[in-house]
Amino acid sequence: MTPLRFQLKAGEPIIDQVIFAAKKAFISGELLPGEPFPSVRALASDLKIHPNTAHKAIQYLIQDRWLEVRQGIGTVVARRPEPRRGDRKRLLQQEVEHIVVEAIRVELKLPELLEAIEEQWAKIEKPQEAALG
Amino acid sequence: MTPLRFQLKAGEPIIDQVIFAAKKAFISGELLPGEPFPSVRALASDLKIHPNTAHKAIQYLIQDRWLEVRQGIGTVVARRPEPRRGDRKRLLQQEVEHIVVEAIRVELKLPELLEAIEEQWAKIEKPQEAALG
DNA sequence: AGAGGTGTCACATGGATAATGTGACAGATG
DNA sequence: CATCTGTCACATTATCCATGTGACACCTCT
Repeated sequence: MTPLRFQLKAGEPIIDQVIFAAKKAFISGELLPGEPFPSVRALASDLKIHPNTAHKAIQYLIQDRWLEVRQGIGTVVARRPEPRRGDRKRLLQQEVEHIVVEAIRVELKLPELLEAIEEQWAKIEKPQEAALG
Repeated sequence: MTPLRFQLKAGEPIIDQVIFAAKKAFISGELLPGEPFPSVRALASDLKIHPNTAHKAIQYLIQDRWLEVRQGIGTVVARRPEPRRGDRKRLLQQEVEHIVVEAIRVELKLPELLEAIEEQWAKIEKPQEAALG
């Protein structure tokens, strides 16, 4: 069984969905450092995608330092990678600007957006603390 | 001169950048309902992009009900369009989840993210009130 | 009526990316 | 040695992005 459990949606690239699901699993503590990550072929089989697609997703996660390779063994979850220079700035500027524009577009109020973020944050952070504790 | 003033960045589709810049201008009050929107050819010329690309962006904004067509005349800014069913839900779930994951990824703290959003919100909303008043 | 602006449409090309298909190789484990 | 692992090198198909080119109907102004 795959530690990655999610539904593939049409319209968004499979590889992006896999990468995001993995990041979410790392951050929420579903996959802890040292634990094995599904192999290329296992991931492809479980999600019913092509091994090459699975391989590319795993390659991305390795480049992003979420995973480490044990040659001939497989990949394991690494310690949470340090953010690269510029990552924080890009998030705080472009992504925040984007979500604010979209929120105003759908006639959301500021408190509603803030509350939604707090909720989501708690939902993701709490399981991690439980897993670490 | 184009009421849309922004720098095209490499790496992101031009059409997406144009659409976002337009949305931001509408929401911030830089472009008010009734005002003319740049023509396909003027927009293409000013931004130094292909007329077809400009046309596609404008088509999207029309479908999204940001713009209205005056046949033979041009397009004008419409009243802020009502959000479609599902827009709010998608933002509150997927987009919020995405930005929260990315924020934790770059080791941001919750208050920092919330503050950045409040700042950005004020930056976009305030000019609009001034323009309307 | 004519010129020149507007949106619109129908083709086309080249390039990049996504996803799949197929086959092969080296390293580690049992 | 069999079987798992990651890795690599090709390939095809489809989609999207951006551009190129030409044309048409509508409206306004002179």
